Amino acid sequence: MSNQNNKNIDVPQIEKMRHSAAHVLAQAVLSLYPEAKLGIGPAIEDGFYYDFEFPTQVSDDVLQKIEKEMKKIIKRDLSLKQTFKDRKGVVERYKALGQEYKLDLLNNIEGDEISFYVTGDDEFIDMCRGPHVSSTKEIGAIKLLRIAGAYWKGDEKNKMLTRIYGTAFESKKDLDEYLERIEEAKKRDHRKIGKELGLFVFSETVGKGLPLWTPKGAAIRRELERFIVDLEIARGYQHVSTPEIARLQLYEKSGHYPYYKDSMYAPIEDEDEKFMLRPMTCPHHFELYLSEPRSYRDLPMRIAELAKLFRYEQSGELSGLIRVRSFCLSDAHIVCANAEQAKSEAAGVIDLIQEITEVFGLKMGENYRFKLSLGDRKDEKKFYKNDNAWDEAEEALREVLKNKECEYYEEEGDAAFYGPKIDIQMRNVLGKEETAFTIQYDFVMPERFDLNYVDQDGELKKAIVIHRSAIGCLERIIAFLIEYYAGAFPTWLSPIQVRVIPISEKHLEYAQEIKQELWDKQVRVELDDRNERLQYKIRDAEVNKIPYTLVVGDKEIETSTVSVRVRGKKDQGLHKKDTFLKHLLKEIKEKDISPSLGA
RNA sequence: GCUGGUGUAGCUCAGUUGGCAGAGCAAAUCUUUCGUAAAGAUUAGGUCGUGAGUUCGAUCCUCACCACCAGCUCCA
Repeated sequence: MSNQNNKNIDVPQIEKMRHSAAHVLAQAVLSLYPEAKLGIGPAIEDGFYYDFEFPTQVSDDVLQKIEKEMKKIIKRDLSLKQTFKDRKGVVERYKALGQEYKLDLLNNIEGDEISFYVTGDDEFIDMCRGPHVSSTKEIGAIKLLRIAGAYWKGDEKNKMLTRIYGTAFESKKDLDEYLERIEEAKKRDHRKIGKELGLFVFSETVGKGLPLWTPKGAAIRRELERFIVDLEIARGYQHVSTPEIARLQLYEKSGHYPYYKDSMYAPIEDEDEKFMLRPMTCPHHFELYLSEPRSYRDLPMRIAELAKLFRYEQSGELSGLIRVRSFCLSDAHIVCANAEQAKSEAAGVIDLIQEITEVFGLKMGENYRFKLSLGDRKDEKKFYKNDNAWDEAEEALREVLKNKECEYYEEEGDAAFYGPKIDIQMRNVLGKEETAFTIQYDFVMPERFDLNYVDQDGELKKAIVIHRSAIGCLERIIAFLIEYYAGAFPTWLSPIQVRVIPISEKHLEYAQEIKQELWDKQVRVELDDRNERLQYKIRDAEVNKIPYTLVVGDKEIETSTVSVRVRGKKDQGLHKKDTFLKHLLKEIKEKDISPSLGA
């Protein structure tokens, strides 16, 4: 069932099927567990779910049983028809049945005539606006996927219900293809590839959510660090360095503390002082800003730092490199003189983000999308109260997105407590979306920190701050990039860029020479001098996604050449050492997306 | 943190209805010196996530804890 007011919108057949499958799921559950209580059951992106309160604890193994029951119902070709019932009768009926969640939902539905859908000859009835398919046999191929807990109405203060996820497709073939796609996607999972390529590890002894980077993984980080810092310098950012720890008072002053308390590590106490591992950089940068009087001539002041941050995330939220407890954010705070400047700076950040995504080969709409995260005027606990400031700030960011011709969607209640933000959302390999980069408009911190400047007219004026990250935190962007490239990084990011393979022992000396020449040019090169056959070493280089493999033997020594093999391609033939090196260095410098020897 | 699941060699996974723990890959050594995706042999590698309990005996059963996975909540 769904409370979405979408009765006049054309709903695609597949969505109707899935929504109807949710009804069938509820019917199947009730026939097996008559005492189960029903929550809601909508169609979702790749399927559907229904929330239940079961009379007893249930685990995975019920899925098969319920699925069998569902298939029986689908086979029986039962009709799904809309009907309207009088509110009073509905309330009484649900009270009698003890369907407390349905009663709760009823409170949010207006009118006396309540829409229901009846399955078959009154076999199952659910409060619902529809639309649905006309008969259960139209539902197609279904599969129940998993069982999980979900708080009633998405609020962790409410009871946790049991959510059953499933999916439905027009045909068994489509369903199988979907399941196959999921399996394929799992092969690109950054945790899997990270392990296979030896990029990072976790240690139970070090602690959860605290990644350890191997030399290979650290090479990727280093390249990204250099990349972003150079870009920022070119755009007038000033890089600073501030401590990863600060007195508790700092976060009380910034106002972060009450909002962030739960996700901060416990204080480190020293006599009567409390120090906190920092979960954000902002207040440090603000204190730096305050270290001397500022003039309008100093603004916009772009204070940047590769900042190591610590957030004590709830254990269940940790996920590979995408959610960790210690991470490095490419952070910056742009102190702006006024709203005009803030807008132009926000626009500048969008330019920077687009420059970066282009280098990675990511496309707007396909690989990432913009979200305008708004505040919620009613939620004074979560969002600093100042309706005018919110309105202005939200409109400012909206204008920036429009001017930059960014497609975006808006989400109420996703803002920071100090202002709205533009989030750049990316999906992981299994479709789960996370914020990769962010641009935040802050009208609160300037007030709290007295971030002022002397204007042209000699007056002391209040600044506006843009918080931003154009490449996000290194852990997360690397996770996305691993999945996006499936481990086959562009040469500039590859932990090992070139591997040299001597055909036999007598070619070892020449291979070493080649390696040294590349090494001297800062190329990340390895020599495979293991006692193995050429084919084995070629395979190993391919499996390790190394962009260039140089094979050297008699032929190459005679002609001062190397045989170049490009990742994923066959032998590209003999190339003069210098020609290859020149090409390689150019490719690295220009950050070409994939290795190639050109036409 | 909550709901459900999983945990066996460095990796991928078998297996034991409670009775000496298994394979492939990777590693090491030897043979081989090889022309573009896996040569052959040998060796080593394990408190079966941790700790209690039940039992003559626990990797297997029970409980607690830890870590990981999916989802919820939260979020860069």
